[in-house]
Amino acid sequence: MPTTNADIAAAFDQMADLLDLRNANPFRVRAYRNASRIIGGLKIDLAALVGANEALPKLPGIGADLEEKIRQLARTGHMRELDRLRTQVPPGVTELLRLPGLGPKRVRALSDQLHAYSPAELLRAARDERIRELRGFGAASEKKIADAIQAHLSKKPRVKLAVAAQYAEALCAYLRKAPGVIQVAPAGSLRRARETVGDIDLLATAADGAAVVRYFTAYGDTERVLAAGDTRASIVLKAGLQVDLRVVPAASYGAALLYFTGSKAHNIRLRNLALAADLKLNEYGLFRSERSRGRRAAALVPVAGATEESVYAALGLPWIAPELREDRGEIEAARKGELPSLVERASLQGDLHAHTRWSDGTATIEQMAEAARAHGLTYLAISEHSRRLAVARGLDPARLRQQGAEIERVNAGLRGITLLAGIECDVLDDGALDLPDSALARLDVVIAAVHSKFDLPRAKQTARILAALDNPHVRILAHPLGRLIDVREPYAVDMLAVIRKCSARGIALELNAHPERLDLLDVYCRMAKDEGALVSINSDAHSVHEFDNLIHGVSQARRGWLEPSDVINTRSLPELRVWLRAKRD
DNA sequence: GCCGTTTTCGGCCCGACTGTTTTCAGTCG
Repeated sequence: MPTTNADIAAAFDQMADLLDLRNANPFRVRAYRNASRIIGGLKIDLAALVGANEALPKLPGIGADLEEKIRQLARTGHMRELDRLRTQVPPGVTELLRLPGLGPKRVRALSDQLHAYSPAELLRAARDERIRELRGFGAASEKKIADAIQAHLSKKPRVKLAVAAQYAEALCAYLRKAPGVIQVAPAGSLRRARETVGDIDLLATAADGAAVVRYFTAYGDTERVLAAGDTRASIVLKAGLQVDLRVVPAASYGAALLYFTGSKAHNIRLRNLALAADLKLNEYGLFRSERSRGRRAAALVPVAGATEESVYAALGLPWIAPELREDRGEIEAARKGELPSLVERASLQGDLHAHTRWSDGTATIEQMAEAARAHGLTYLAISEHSRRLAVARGLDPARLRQQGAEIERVNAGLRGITLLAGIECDVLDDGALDLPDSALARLDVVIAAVHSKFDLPRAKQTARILAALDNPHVRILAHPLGRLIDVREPYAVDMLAVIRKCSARGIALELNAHPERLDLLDVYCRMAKDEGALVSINSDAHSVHEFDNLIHGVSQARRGWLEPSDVINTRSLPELRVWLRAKRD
C-alpha cells in the first residue's frame, strides 16, 4: 500500500496533536500542522518522488527534519517518532481534542486526573460530576463538555456550500434590518466557496455592536446561543449549523472582512508581510506605531482598513479573490502581478451537459432550451444517458436517432439559443463505450462517464478510464472522480495520468456543478490548467431549475485558479464548434 | 521545527469570549 500525500498529512497532524498533549513547544506543533496542510493540498506525489530517488521540491515550512520524516513515511509507511509518541498517549485522547472548548491543556488535565481517555469516558465523568472537582473547571464547564461530547457523538457532517449559502442569505437579509447596522457580508469558508462549510461566518459593521448582537441572537431560527459579547456572538440554528457574527466599526470593514474570510494560513502570511513592513494588521485595520515625545506607549496610526483593497494595497499587493486565499501561492503570484483573471459566471456562454425526459430528466427539450436561454446561455448540449444506465432510461442507438430528430425539429424554432446533440455515454467495465462508434459519430459532443464499478483497484480504474479516452469521439470526461460529497468517496484513479491523457487528446474534463458533486476538485482544476487540459463547467441539469447550479461550478473553478481561456464553454458557439470538430490523433 | 536584505539564534499572528478566577489561562477563529 503506497503512502499518499494524505497519509503523510495525517501522520503530521497526529504528531502535532500528540506533541500538543505533551506540552511541547507550540511552534514545533505549528510546524507540523503547517506541513500537514501544505502536503495535504499538494499535487505532486511525494512518495513517488522518494521511490524514484528524486529530490523533493523545496516546500515552505518543510526543512531538513520534516523532509527526512516524509522519506521515512514514504519508504516504510511509519514515522519512528510518531510510533514512539503513540505509545505514550492512550489512544482516544487525541479525539478529545476535537471537542470544542477542549484544547491540549484541559484534555491533559482531564485525562491525567480523571483517567478519561475517550469521549464516552469523559461523558461518564461529567455525569458523575467529577469534572467540576478539578482546579480550573466548574459546573458550567462540566455541562459545556457534556453538551460538546453529545454533539460530537451525533456529529453532523459539514454542510454543502449550496445549503449553507441559503441559510447565510436569509441571515444576511435579517441582519440588514438590525438597528444601526451599516453593512452585512458573509465571510469565512462560505465566501471562499469551499465545497463544504463547517459553520457560517458573518460580518456586520455598526457603531453599536451590542445592539446588533442582541438582534442577531433573537433570530427566529436560533436553537441556542453559544456566546454573545459586544463585538461577536455565536448561535446554533435549529438545523444544527453554527453561525458566528462579528461586528466592527465601518472604518474597519475591509480589514475585518479580510480577517474573517481567511483562510487562517492566508491571514498569517498577510500579518507577516505587515510585520516585515513594520506595520500591524488585525481585524480593525492596518496600523503603524508611532512613538511621540512625552508618551510612553507608541500610538497606533491607521494606515488602511475601510476596504480590502486598501489593506492589500498598503501591503504592496493587488486585491486577491477570496477563492484564492488558501496560501497556495496566491501571495507570491500577487506580488509578481501574476494573479489569474478568474472565470466568472458571466463568462459561461453555454452548458454541455443536461438531461430531459428522454432519459431521467423532468422537462422537455423545449423547456430545457428555454430555461438555459433564460439563464443567459447561448447553447446547450442535450446529453442523455446511454442504454447501459437502464434505471435512467438510457438511450440505445434507435432512440438516440429519434431524439436527434427531435432536437433538430426544436432547434429550428428556437431563437437566442442553439441546441447541440450530445450523449453522456457510459464507460463499460473494460473501458469500451456503451454505444457503437457509428452512433457516436453523428453527435456534436460525446461525454464519457463512469457510473459503475466504482471500487476497482486504482491501476484497473485508471486503465479503464484511459481506454475510454482513446475513443476518437470522446470530447469530455464527465465528473472525473465520481464522488458524491458526504455520500461516496472519489474512486481510486491516477488523476495525473487521466489529466495528461485529456491534455494530449484535446479532451475536456468536466467540472460537474451539481452541489452534490462539484467534481472536478479544485486541486485537479489547477492540475488540469498546469497540464494544458481544458475544463467544461456543466450543470448536469435534470430540471429547468438546475442551471442555477452553474454558479457553484464557477466558484469551484475559481478555487482551482481557472481563467476563461481554461474553460471550454466560455467560448462562443462558432469557436466551440471549431474545437468540437478538431481532428484528433 | 522553520527561518533569515538587520539575524544561524531567537523569534514565530492577534484579539475576543468564557469561566474560572480576584487578574488570568485556555480556547477559538
